[in-house]
Amino acid sequence: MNFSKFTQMVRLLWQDTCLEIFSDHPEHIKIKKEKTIVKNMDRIFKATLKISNEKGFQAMSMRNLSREAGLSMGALYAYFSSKEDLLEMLQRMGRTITEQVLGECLATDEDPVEKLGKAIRTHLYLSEVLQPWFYFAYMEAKNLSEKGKERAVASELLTEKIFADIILEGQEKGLFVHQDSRLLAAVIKAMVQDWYVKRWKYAKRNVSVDHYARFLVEFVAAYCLAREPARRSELRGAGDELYR
Amino acid sequence: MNFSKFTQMVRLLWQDTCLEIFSDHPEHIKIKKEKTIVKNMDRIFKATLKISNEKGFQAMSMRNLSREAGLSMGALYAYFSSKEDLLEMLQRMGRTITEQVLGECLATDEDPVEKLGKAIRTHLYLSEVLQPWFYFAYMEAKNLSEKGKERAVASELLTEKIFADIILEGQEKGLFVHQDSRLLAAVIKAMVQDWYVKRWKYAKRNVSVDHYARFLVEFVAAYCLAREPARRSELRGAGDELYR
DNA sequence: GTCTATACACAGATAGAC
DNA sequence: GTCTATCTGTGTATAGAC
Repeated sequence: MNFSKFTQMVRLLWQDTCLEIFSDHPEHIKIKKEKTIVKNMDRIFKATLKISNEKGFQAMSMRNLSREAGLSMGALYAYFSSKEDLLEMLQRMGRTITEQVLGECLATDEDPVEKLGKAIRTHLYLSEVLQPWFYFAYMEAKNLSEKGKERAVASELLTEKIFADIILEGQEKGLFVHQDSRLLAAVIKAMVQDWYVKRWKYAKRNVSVDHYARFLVEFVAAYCLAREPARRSELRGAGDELYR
Repeated sequence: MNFSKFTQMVRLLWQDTCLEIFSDHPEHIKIKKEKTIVKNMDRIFKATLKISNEKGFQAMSMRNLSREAGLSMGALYAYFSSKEDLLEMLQRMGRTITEQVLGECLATDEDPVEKLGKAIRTHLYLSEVLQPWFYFAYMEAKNLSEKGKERAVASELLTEKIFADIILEGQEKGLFVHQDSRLLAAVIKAMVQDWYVKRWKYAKRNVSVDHYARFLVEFVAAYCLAREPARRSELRGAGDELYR
């Protein structure tokens, strides 16, 4: 599967999930036609992402949203019952898709070395296709309800665990040098997140998602696969004091 | 200088800067006593950081702030002229301190290997002492005015450049393997940022700032100093396609 | 299904007493 | 220097026409 096929797959999933999430809200059975639902939910979500990613979800007024989505305020409230409800629906959108994609893509039993590369690439590809959503989820996490926050944290830890497990497996099979797998997984996740949080920076520098993926994989591999070279221990010794 | 001395130094700088920033606002010459100014500015800043980091700056009302800071709304407006003004002052606080600390700490001409380690540690130490501010600056960047955003981006690029320059120097002196220095600098910054953005995670795992610093330095060093081992090229070849 | 018009709560900001 | 009381705009949400 190349990047363009991957993109298509995710876009279809997005539409299905629009419908699925709307259908789970029994209070809004006013709208009947599936086509209308998908069309408007999509508009609303896209507009929300656009405005929120510019100035934040709290700063987005319903009047803003109404204009950007091309629907009146009255119409908007046929699709969700409150601004908070909209936020939760949108969060759920991305989570549902993410879980589905990662579940499908990583359920193979390859060699840990390849698996780690594939996990990094899959995460990056997904966050590339759904960049606005990933950015949104990252920046608006603290505006969520208590339950929403819990789910966001759980999701963070879950994807981190995917990396950690692969690293552990590599260590057990004697392929990777023995290191703190959880800490390594944490910084891998941090670097993946940087891809969608600082998208503007990489875009300006013409760094493609494949380029970034290749770099990350090599960077991580150097640490996992390398034997300890001469000056490493010297550097490590300098870790406890700021000045020597 | 160890971490506790470093902390003391930054705390003093913080108080000086409170006064300095207040004095630059000529409209507020009502308050005369320096002690009062520092005491209240400090309260206001701390309260702003506390509330904003919980639910966002936009979501913080002046009534919230008034309660948390222990000052009436009327009193608050003796220290700044608008909510936006408060935001800009607070942004400037951290920027001023950051520039001062990084300028002092990195103006040495050591060996690039040591320098890179020191740069990473200094950044981490500073973001550890001023964690609430760094988190705030990171999360609220998009609420800033146009000028404020420009300054934030400039600051991001400046600290990134500090890393990039050291890496370049190491490459030129033949100490580091030749790689994309800018991309490496970008991900180093991403990992440093993760330290203060996901503080909750590392705190729960009992990872100290020194532990994290040591890990980062080793991780980066493995990439900069290592010769290419056997399986690296294999991994890199896998970069263009998601599935092979 | 979608619109316009409106209710009513709460935001930021200030005036003037103490 | 700090407080209380109040002004005025804007926010979310809804009612009812079409």
